[in-house]
Amino acid sequence: MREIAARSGFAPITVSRALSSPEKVSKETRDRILEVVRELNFVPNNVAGSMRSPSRIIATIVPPIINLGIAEQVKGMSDASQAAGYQFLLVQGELTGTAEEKAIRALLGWRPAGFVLQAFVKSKASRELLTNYGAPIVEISEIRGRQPIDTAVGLSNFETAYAMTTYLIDKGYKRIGFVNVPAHGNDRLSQRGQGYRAALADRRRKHGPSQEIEVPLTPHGGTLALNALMSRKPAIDAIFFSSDSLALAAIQEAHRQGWDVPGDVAIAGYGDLDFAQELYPRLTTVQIPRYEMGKRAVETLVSRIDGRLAPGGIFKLDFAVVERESA
Amino acid sequence: MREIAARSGFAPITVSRALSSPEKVSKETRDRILEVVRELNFVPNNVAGSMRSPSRIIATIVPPIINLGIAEQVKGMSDASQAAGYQFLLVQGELTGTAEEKAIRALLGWRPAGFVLQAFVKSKASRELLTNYGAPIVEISEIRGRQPIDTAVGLSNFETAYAMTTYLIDKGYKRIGFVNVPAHGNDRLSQRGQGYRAALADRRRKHGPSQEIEVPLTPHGGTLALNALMSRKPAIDAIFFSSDSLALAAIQEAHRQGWDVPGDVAIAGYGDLDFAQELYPRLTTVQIPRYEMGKRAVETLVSRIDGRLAPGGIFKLDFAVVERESA
DNA sequence: CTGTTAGCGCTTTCAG
DNA sequence: CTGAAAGCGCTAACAG
Repeated sequence: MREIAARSGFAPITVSRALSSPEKVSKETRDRILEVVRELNFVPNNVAGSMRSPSRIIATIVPPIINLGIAEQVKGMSDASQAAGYQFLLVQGELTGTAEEKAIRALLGWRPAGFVLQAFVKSKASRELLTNYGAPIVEISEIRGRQPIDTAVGLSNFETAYAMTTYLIDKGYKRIGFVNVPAHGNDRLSQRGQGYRAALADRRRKHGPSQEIEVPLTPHGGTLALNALMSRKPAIDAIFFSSDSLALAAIQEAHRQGWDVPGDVAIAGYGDLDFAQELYPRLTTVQIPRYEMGKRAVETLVSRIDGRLAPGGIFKLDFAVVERESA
Repeated sequence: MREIAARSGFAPITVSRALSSPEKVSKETRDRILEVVRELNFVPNNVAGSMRSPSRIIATIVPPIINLGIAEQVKGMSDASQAAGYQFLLVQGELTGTAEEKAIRALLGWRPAGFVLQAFVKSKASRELLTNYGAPIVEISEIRGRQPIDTAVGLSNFETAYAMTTYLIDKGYKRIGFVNVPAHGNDRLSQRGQGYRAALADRRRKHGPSQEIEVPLTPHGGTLALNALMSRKPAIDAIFFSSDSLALAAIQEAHRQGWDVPGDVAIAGYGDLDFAQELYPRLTTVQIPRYEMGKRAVETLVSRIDGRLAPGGIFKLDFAVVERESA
């Protein structure tokens, strides 16, 4: 930058202004400086810039099980940060115990302007670390029941699961099973189970452990779950899977076993991943606006950073039960 | 850091040493300093640190079509960077035209220690920008034909497609179709087409445009491709899809149409995504070590950064044709 | 609208 | 093994 200054005949601070706040500099000066910048192919050093003025970095932690849904979300976040002129510092890892704290420390080292986290921060130490740091935080998360550290964007997994279960009841299914995946202390997943159970209870349907099973979040988990639940007595006639990946495999397994879907067993998923409408039969599922969620999270964070938004907000996104052929 | 120094009775530089090169400080001093660090919950400012010594940031650009394969790769990269003590600055976007250059500039502003790029850099301006900057670069890419800017980790898409096509010929399929997706100037994809054609030519099989089709990389593209190719004359008895996502949808569409797989038409995929072995019939596909690729890329980059590795290397990873039921 | 001065928080260099 | 001085490249604050 000193060199640009020398070559253009202005002071370094004028170069700085021409680049970061062009409106504070006369047109002629700006043009001359930008010309030299282009000539030298100069890229300003953000590291140095971030020493005095706040850094334009958004820090984020992404869960280790990257499925298509999370990928969509990251895309939304990335697009929104680019639009707002922020860069994206990413750590992938489970927000659990000391790993959570370690990840947060690593990110804090870069003095980011804000955080987007994929779930509510659990450990006390981590919460303290973040609140002491003072930057805005948007949590993309289950919005039922808990108070965000700062701001939350998300939806109620309870409601989504409740809605799907009610849909299945209204369709006339008598005995509805539910397949969950290990919650890893993440309450989105347990909220889905609770929504399912609450819907059955409200409609006075029987339910109990014999209608539920927990399997790993892999396609193979879906295969296991279907076989396990189909052997239960009395017979289950519909199964709600808490992920489309599981439902995908379950539909395949049904073909293999010669079971008709939805005739012998109806299958519903969660997420509306891109393949859902191409399955045979097409998958009935809960549509979650993942991309939108990521985008909104970053936009909300930027408003917080700019001071255009007060903390404490909880922004709820819409979802939909998408009726297709499988249930 | 000044405060730590004051409280512990040492000079700031000693605190710095206790944190970054503990071996240069006596045990008693170190213990005392670390005690105060913990007490104050101090997180060193990497931004400041990166002004004098090289930053521990790895910059990366991820393609906009984030599928499961790319997600696996990002996971591999992230794990390896964490292990090596680097942070991950991520831009999502197509490496095309001016967007490529813009993304690279944004990353350069952070003076990263190195780059991991998902394909060979195309525009001359971008290549210059990167070579002038001087940091090591690992390209995860098609390794056939082109010279990396610095170092490459990847495999030959030509060879993988050649291998799968040969496998299908050896299985006795007579007329083998191929489904590609728009290459976006990305030669991985065009290499797959070339490998397919070369295998047919080497075995003296007829081939021509009537056996090929290009569709968008979405599940729906698979549905379209299957129907289009099945209506071609003479009849096609096997189809090689250049992505598992396409093959997934094609298998579903075959069920819908009542076509037996592989009896009426064999279906092969590319990628061995997690659902491949749960499909009905299980998908024959090309297994690519995506996670490994990401991990190796970062490990290789770190070796380059540390000077343990000279530039110019091309590291080839293994692949496998996985025989299952669909072809 | 442009310039001077000082300083962000750390680490390199050179001395003790 | 520890410390003093200087400076990384930029921008806030305060002139002019």
